[in-house]
Amino acid sequence: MQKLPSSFYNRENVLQISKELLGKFLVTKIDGIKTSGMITEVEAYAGVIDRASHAYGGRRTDRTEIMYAKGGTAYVYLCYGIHHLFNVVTNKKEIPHAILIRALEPVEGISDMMLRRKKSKFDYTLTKGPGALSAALGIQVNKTGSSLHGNTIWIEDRGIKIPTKKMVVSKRIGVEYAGSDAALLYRFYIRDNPWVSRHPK
DNA sequence: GAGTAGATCCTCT
DNA sequence: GAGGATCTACTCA
Repeated sequence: MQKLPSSFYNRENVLQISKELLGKFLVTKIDGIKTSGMITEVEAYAGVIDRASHAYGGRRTDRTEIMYAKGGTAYVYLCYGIHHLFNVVTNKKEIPHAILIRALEPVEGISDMMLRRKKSKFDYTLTKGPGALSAALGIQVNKTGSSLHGNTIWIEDRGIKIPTKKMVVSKRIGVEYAGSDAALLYRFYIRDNPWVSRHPK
C-alpha cells in the first residue's frame, strides 16, 4: 500500500496510464473522513488533439489552466451545474492530458459515502458514474488543483494488477459533440465488474 | 424495463 | 445567454 509516485503520472502515454489506474485505490480524506475505493472505470482525454477535451486546440482558460499543470494534480470541474467530475492530470507541465475517473468499487468509509449521497440503502449506484463517485468521496470543485501527493486526495497501489484480458476498451460516454473523436477507444473498465457506469451505445 | 425530462450553475462566447 | 465529460425520478407499457 503506497501512494503512486510522480513518475507514474508524468509519463507521456495517457492511454497506458489510464489502463494502469484500473485496480488502483482512490483515497480521500475530507472533513476528517477517510474514504476510498478501487478504480474500475476511466476515460482518457488526450489534450490539444482531442476534441472531447476541454484543452482541445490548446484552449487555455482559468478553468482549464489546471490541466496544464504537471502530472499528479487533481482537476475537478462542475458539469450540468450539479455534478463534480474528478480527473487526474498526467504528463509534463504544459501538456494538458487528463484521465476522468468514472467509477470505483467502495472500500473504506462506505457508511459516510452513503450519508454524502443521501442513500439509506447500499447499492451499485453509490459510486457508479463520475458525478456519483465524486459526491461519495466528498470531492468538490474547490479541490481542483490539489496535488495527489498531499493528504487530501491521493491514489494508492495496493498490489492489485488487472490483467489485460480483464480490461474492456470502448468509446467514451457523453462526448457526441466531439465529432470523429467521439469514436476514439479511450474508455477502459474492468470486465464483469458491477461497478461500471454503463455500456456505450 | 425503457425512455425522457428536469435539476442547476459555472464557464466561455 | 447558451450549454455541458451527469444522475435521478417519473412516465408509460
